[in-house]
Amino acid sequence: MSPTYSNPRFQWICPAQQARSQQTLERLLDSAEALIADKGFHDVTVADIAARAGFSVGAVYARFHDKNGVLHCLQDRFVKEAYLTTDVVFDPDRWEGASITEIVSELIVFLVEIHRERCGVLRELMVGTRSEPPMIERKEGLVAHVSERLCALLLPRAARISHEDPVAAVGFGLRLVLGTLEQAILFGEGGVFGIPASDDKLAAELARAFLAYLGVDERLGAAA
Amino acid sequence: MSPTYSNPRFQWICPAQQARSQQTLERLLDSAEALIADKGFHDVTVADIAARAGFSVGAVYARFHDKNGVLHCLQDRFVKEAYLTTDVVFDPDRWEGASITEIVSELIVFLVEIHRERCGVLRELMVGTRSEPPMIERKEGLVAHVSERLCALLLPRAARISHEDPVAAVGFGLRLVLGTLEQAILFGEGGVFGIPASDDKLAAELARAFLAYLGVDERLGAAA
DNA sequence: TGTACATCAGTGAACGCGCGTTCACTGATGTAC
DNA sequence: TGTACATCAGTGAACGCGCGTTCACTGATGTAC
Repeated sequence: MSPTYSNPRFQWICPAQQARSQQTLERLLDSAEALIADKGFHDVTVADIAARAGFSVGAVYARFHDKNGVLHCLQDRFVKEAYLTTDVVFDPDRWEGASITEIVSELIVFLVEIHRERCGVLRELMVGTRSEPPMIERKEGLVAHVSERLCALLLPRAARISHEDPVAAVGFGLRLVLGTLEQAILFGEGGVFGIPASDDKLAAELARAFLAYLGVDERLGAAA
Repeated sequence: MSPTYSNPRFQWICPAQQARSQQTLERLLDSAEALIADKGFHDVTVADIAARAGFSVGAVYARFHDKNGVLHCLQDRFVKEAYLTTDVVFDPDRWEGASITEIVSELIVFLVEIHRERCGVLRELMVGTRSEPPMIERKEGLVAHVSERLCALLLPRAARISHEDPVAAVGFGLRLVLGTLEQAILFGEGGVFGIPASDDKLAAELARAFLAYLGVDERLGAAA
């Protein structure tokens, strides 16, 4: 009745009527995600997607309006997962008594891992998002949501933040981190100038930059 | 004999033999750049490129090995211009007596302007660079060069930098800035969450982040 | 200064292929009585 | 519990179109003597 990836505002999916077709949808998306991550959206054919999932081309068109619809649905699924994950990770109970530095450091380690793991899809979604307003909107919504939740954790500890506008600073800082990760991981397979070789070190430097930008100085006696 | 955009290591261009064909090459590149910036590489046809320059398709294939060759040459031209520009901008004589803050601030304003002006080409070059090793190499070379020249200006003033490894920090800081600009300007037409609306403010915050990351504290008494 | 020849520059119709999309059909699932 | 009918799910051969690429040709530029 209300399939997982339908979206009343846009018509990318033909709603599935039976449980079976819901499974088919999922299998097609899995197939598409794997192929697209590997070869890029443009180099994957509709026939490829169908074949890998064990169907014929027609099955794809029974679930998606067209090839682009597959990408839209992929983003939709990804974003939904990301929202859920965010709400778990940023649960205030998890962070009782933690310092800003601890929160930021761990969050960034997590972001680095996600980018590394889902590198392929993220890259294609980013490229595909360009000039597709609804996809841009959804992505921006997610970033805004993450930023809000991060603020909710950091602002109560804001006594230690010297930036005049902490809310804006958290948003901008998040963009610094995301922008760098996208450059470093999504578009630089194997060694990018200026980016530390290990993910640990990368996360550490990103955290350092984020904290320095906010003006947090609870760690290090090096500010003098 | 040695046309501007030939490159002995790769065979993207068929060397031009007469001055006339050199001009043709240039006109084709101009046409391609304008079209690609506007519609994206994939949505521009070889016929489009030829027509806008006032030629027929064959002329394109007389100068370039294939459609991809056009993109490679475009990057080559762009990178060459960027090298020259870098060497002018970073000329130590220009910066006699300037502080780190001044240098960084002005540089970043300049980077923001460039990204704004050449937004379209930069985006397509970035996307096209993915999975084209020679293009990646050239881009990385440019970033490394900029970083080096920046170091040459900043390190003599390093007494004020608290990061333990200033050379690495300049490189990473540059990536922070470039990554953010690419996200903000290339992929976000009209309003991106967390990014200041005005370019002035954007440049200011980027400079602030860069300086804070390096641990420069010559401005603001706010570190305490 | 003119003539003959070789090479280069550019034309544009025609080719061909890959791939997205369609559609008439078969089989499976559910509903009515 | 079985029969008849309607709807949904999936098949896969065939279509068609866009676009990159080729190639036989014309015209322009340069060189030799």
